[in-house]
Amino acid sequence: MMETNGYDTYSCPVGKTIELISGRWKPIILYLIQHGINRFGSLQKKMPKISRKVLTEQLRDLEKQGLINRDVRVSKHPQEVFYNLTDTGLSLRALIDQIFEWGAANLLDETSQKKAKSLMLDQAEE
Amino acid sequence: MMETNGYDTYSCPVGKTIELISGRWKPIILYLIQHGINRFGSLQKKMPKISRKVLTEQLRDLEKQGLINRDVRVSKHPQEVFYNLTDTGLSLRALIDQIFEWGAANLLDETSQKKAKSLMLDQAEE
DNA sequence: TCAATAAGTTACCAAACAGTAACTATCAAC
DNA sequence: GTTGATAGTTACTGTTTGGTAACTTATTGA
Repeated sequence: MMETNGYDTYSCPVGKTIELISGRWKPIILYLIQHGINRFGSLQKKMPKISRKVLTEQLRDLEKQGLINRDVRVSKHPQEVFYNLTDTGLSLRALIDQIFEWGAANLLDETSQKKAKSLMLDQAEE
Repeated sequence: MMETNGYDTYSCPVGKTIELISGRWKPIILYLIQHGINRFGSLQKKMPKISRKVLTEQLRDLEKQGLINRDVRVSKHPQEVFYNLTDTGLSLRALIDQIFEWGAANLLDETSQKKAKSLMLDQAEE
């Protein structure tokens, strides 16, 4: 019987993956970016309850984790910053969709399901 | 263009689902319980780094969330407590497996992959 | 009667995380 | 040269989470 030093969060792929999308806002941010809401300001507008500080932190985290790119265009009037998903980010998004499906099926009452659906984006909108 | 009050974590099925398996140890606990490690003491042995306090808290959470049942057998010598997955818990486990797959494929180097695989359980063991 | 085992509980402390509000930098238009 | 927009940063504060260590309850077996 193999001797191990046991399970712990930080050696577990599940723990690590969940870390990527913890920080509370990250799944939503990834979702919005994928759907063309990819500026700091427009992200803020879609998530009125997040503070600039936390939004910055989360975006920096996602960048460090290799899930998004930060693309600054200085050439323009006020500097513009665009975010977009990396390949890893995109593949994680697919996983998040599965999590969404499970949650929608198992956790939400009907009213909430409608509300959630009403927030789904088909393509970029401002 | 529909007016909404925006996205936030607590109305999002993804956020709610992630909450279920946050608390750091919960995915591991669910995994172990499913594989027959279903006593307080044997769970502790498999996770040497969790404290009794936190283990108790996590188990109570999982119970409240309807993912596990707590089953006390007083008839025996010292009281025995068994935990097992509910149907919801089982279906969540399937989701966690998908998270595991993604994490193993995208996050771990080879050595860690081997370590993770070495911890996988096929059936109950002590 | 005393120690051991199972499964906790309690009080206390430290670190991590999140929120508020004020401040910064850059450029363009007026 | 002041205002306004974009995209932040910083200092401070409060809440949540997790960790340690000592204590608890119930029962069995020596």
